[in-house]
Amino acid sequence: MTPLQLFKCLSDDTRLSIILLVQNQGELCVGELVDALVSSQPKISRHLASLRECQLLDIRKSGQWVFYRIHDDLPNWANDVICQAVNASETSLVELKSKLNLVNEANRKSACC
Amino acid sequence: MTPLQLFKCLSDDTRLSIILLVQNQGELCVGELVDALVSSQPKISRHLASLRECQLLDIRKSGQWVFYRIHDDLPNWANDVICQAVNASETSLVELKSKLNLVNEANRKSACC
DNA sequence: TCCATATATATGATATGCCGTATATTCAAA
DNA sequence: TTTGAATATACGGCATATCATATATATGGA
Repeated sequence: MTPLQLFKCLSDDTRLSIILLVQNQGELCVGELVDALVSSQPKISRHLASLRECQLLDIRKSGQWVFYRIHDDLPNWANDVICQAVNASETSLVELKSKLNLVNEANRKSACC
Repeated sequence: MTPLQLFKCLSDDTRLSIILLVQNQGELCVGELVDALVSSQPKISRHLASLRECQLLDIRKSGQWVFYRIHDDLPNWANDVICQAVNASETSLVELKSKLNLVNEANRKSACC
């Protein structure tokens, strides 16, 4: 993961919002992100696939659900960049979270930042 | 300056290299960046204009030269993001600096990070 | 004023990225 | 094994970004 790769991932509104929400919530599944971002399911799914491909996100499967989280092996500088973005996005994050309908799932990874 | 705007600025190889070099060197003029990045002058100039337009860079004119520096009014979170990128790019920064031919100019803003 | 150097801008071609739509896959329950 | 819900992928069109090339502007010195 190079800085250029990270910045390309974060340079799209949908992908940045996904990262902010997932970082803030700890873990989210596709449908929850579709609700929060008011977007089509294929759109969200495609962006999630690209974020996973570049190792920014990792998944945990549970039945029909796929939960996405920030990848554990992310270098410190990348986590720091994401946290700076979270902290600088407080108001838009509130907006995003207001449309979030959490699926009932125990053992959910807890929030961060 | 929103996180999305910053990340879009940094999501191009040429622009990211410019920011890394300028942050590291304190101040650089167009010709120095053309040498360091081994690119055409119009290419560098266009990217500099866009970075200036979004308030990431500011200029100081001295004769025929235009010196670019990181904008003084950048929010802290943005400066932190840039410093994380600088620190994560040590090797490529050495590469870039090796091709740098500094113009003879006193009162040059000193390096940072 | 004329010329050379440094930098900026305009234009058209190409490449890249994103999206909507349709369809495929996977999994669990009936 | 059939059905429905959740998620993933394929494809084509459209918008945006980037680039090379040519040209314009600005500045200082002869």
